[in-house]
Amino acid sequence: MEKRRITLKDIAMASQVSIATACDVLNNKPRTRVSETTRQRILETASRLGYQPHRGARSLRTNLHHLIAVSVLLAPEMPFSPFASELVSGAFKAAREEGWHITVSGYRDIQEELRQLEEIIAERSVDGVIIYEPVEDDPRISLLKGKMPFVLIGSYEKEEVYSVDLDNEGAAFMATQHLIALGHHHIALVSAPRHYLTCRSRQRGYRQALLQAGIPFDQSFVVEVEEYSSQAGAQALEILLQRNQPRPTAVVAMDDSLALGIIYKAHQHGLHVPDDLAVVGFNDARYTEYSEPSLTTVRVFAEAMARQATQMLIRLIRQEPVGARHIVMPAQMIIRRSCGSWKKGKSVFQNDAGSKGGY
Amino acid sequence: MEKRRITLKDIAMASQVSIATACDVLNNKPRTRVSETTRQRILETASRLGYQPHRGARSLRTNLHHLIAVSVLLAPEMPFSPFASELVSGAFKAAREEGWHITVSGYRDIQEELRQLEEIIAERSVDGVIIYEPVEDDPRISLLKGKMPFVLIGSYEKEEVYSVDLDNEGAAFMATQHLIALGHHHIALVSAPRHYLTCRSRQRGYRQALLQAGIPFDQSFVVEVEEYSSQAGAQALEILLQRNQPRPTAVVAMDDSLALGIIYKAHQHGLHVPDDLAVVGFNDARYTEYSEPSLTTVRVFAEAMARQATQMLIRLIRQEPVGARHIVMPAQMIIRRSCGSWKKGKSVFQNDAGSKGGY
DNA sequence: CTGAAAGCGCTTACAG
DNA sequence: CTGAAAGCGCTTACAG
Repeated sequence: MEKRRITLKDIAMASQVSIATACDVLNNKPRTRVSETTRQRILETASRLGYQPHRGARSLRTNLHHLIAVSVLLAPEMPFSPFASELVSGAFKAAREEGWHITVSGYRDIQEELRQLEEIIAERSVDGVIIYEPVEDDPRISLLKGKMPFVLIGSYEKEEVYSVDLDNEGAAFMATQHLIALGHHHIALVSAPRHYLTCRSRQRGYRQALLQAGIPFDQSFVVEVEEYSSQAGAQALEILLQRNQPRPTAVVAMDDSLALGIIYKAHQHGLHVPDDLAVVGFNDARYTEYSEPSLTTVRVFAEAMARQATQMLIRLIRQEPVGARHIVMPAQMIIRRSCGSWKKGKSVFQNDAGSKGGY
Repeated sequence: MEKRRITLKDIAMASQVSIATACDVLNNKPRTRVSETTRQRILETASRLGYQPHRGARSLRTNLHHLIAVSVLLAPEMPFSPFASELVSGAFKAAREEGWHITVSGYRDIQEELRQLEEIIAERSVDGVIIYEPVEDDPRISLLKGKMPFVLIGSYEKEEVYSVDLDNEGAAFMATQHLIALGHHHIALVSAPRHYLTCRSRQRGYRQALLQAGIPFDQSFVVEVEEYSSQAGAQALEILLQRNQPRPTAVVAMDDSLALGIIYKAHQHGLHVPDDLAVVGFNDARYTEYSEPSLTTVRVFAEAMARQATQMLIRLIRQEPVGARHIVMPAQMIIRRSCGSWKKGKSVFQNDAGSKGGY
C-alpha cells in the first residue's frame, strides 16, 4: 500500500529550482515573480508527479491542522435532524473546497459535548469550531472564547461573535402572517424553551405579525417545550387544548417534528387538520411532504448557511479579512395542505417548491 | 490565543530524563522498564503541564493522520437518514476514544463522492475509510482496494473485505414471520434495487419466512424502487395495487420512509392501515412513532455498528490483529400499530422497547 | 538498558 | 531577487 511519497524536494529537483522556490510557487506566495516559464514548469511537474503536500509536515510548520470541528447538539431521541444533516454536508463541501476536513461530534448530552470540546481545545487538534444551535449563555462559547476561533450557526446576544443565522424573525413573521391571511385569529405558537435564542427571535416575528394584524397577543397561546420531538409537540397541543381559552384554530410549530406530534394529537382529539386546526411547521424535513395531511412548513437553507459559516471560519483562522461579522439568510414558505390554504384558495405567498409535486 | 505549546522536550527536562524516554513512557512503549518511580514522575509531569502531543509532528513521523473518512451516500431527497446519523455519532465516539477524528462526506451523487474519495486518496489526508451502504461492484471499493484500508458497513459479495453488517436476512425473516403469525398470506415486499446488497439479503430472509410457513413465493409481490423515499413507497403501493393479483394484505418495506409513503397511498385509496393493509417498516426512524398509525418497524443498532467498524478500521490501520473479518449484528422488532398485532393480541415477538411508551 | 542524534516534509527568516 | 539552512515536535535506529 505504500508508494514512496512525492515531496517538494522531488518537484524542486525535477524542475531544477530550489525547494523554496517550488514551495512558493505551489503555495502561490507573492515573492518575486519567478519567470513565468519556470513557474509553469514547476506547476506542470507537480501535477505530472501528482504532488500532494504532506498535511502533517505542513501542520508541524504552520500549526494549522486544516481541520474544523462541527459541534451539533442532538435532541435526546433524535439523531441528526434533517437540518443538522444538511449543515454537515454543507460544512464538508465548503471545507473540502479549501482542502480542509471537518470532524463532527454530535452528542445528546451537553456535558459530554463540553468534555469533548475541552479535549479538542487541549489537544489543539482542530483549528476552529462551528457551533450549531447556541443557547443563552452557551457554555460552549465560554469554553472557546479566546482559546480558539469559532463561528455560530444561530445568533447570540451576550457577546460579539461571528455568526451565520436564519432570519428567524422574518420567517416566523411569514408563517404567522400566512395563517392570519387565511382568517385565523387564535394562533398558537409551539416553541423550544426561551433560552434557545432562535426561538426568541421567532417569537418576536410571531408577535410582530399579530401586532400588524391588530390581533392581541395572548401569552397563554405560547407553549414552550423542552425539545424538538413529536412527543413534545403532542404534549404541547394537549396543554393548549386543556387551557380555558377559545381553542386555537391554528398553530405555528418551531420544528416539523413538533408539528407532526401536534397533528397526531389533533387526530386523537377528533380534530381535523386543517379544518379544525391549521398547522405550520418549520425546517422542511423532507418526509413531512408525506405526512397526513402533508405539512406546510418554512424551509431553511441549512446547507448554504453551513457553507457560509465554514468559509467565514476558515478566513478567521487564516486571519484573513472576514467581511460581515453576521450573515443573515432568508427562509421560504412551502405551502402544502396542513395550513388549509388550498381549500380557501388564497395565500399571501407564492407556492414555488410546493407546487412542483415533489422537489 | 497562542500560549507556547508544551512539548516532549519540556516534559523530558522537567522530569530529568531524555526525550526518548519521555516519549516511550508516554506512548506506553515496551522498551525496558524505566524504574516505576521515573515512569510515574514523567506521567505526572505530563499531566501537570497538560502535555498534548502535536498531531502534525506525530503524523509527519509516523505517516498517520489519525483521521478516518466516513463515506455515506445520501438518497436524493434525503439528508442523512436517521440510520446514517447514528452511524456518524457512533463513528465519532469510537474514533475519539482512540484520539482520532472522523471526517464525513455525504454526497447525493456517486460521481461526486468518487471524486471526493479520489482526492482524499491522492492527498493521503486520511488513514482509512468507512463505507456505508455498498452496492454491487461498488466503485468506491475498487477505488480504495489496495490503496487504503477500509471497512464496510454492510456486506459485499465480490471480494473479501472487512465489514460490519446487520443480520439483514434474519431481520427480514423476523418482520415477515411477524406478519405471517398475524394471519397474512399475501405479503408484499418493497425493496431497494437488487444491486443494494443489503436488500438482497433481506429478500432472502423474506423468502425464507414464506418458505417456512409454506406460502408460495410470488415474484410479483416484490417491488424494487430506486430510492428510499416516501414518494417511492407511494409509487410502489400503486404498482402493487394495479397488478391483477389478489391484493396484498400486508407489506414489508425496507425503509421507514418507504413505509410512510405506502401508508399515505393506502389512505388515498381508502384502505385502512392496518385493517386493510398491515405495514412493517425498517430502521426505526424515530418520528415514525408519531405517524398515523404509528409504525411497526425493525430497529437497527446503527451506532453500535459504526463503533465496531471504526475500531476495526483503526486496528487495520495500525496493523494490529483485527479479530473477526466480518461482524454481524442483530436487529430488533419494534411493535407499534401499523401491523395490527395490537388488535389481534398476538405476536411472536416480545415488545420490549415499543411498550415503554417512548421508544 | 538508555540517550544523542537523525530525519519525517514542509515553511520562512536569513544570508548572499 | 533567490537559495541554503534552520527548525517545527515527534519517533526510532543506532551508538554507547
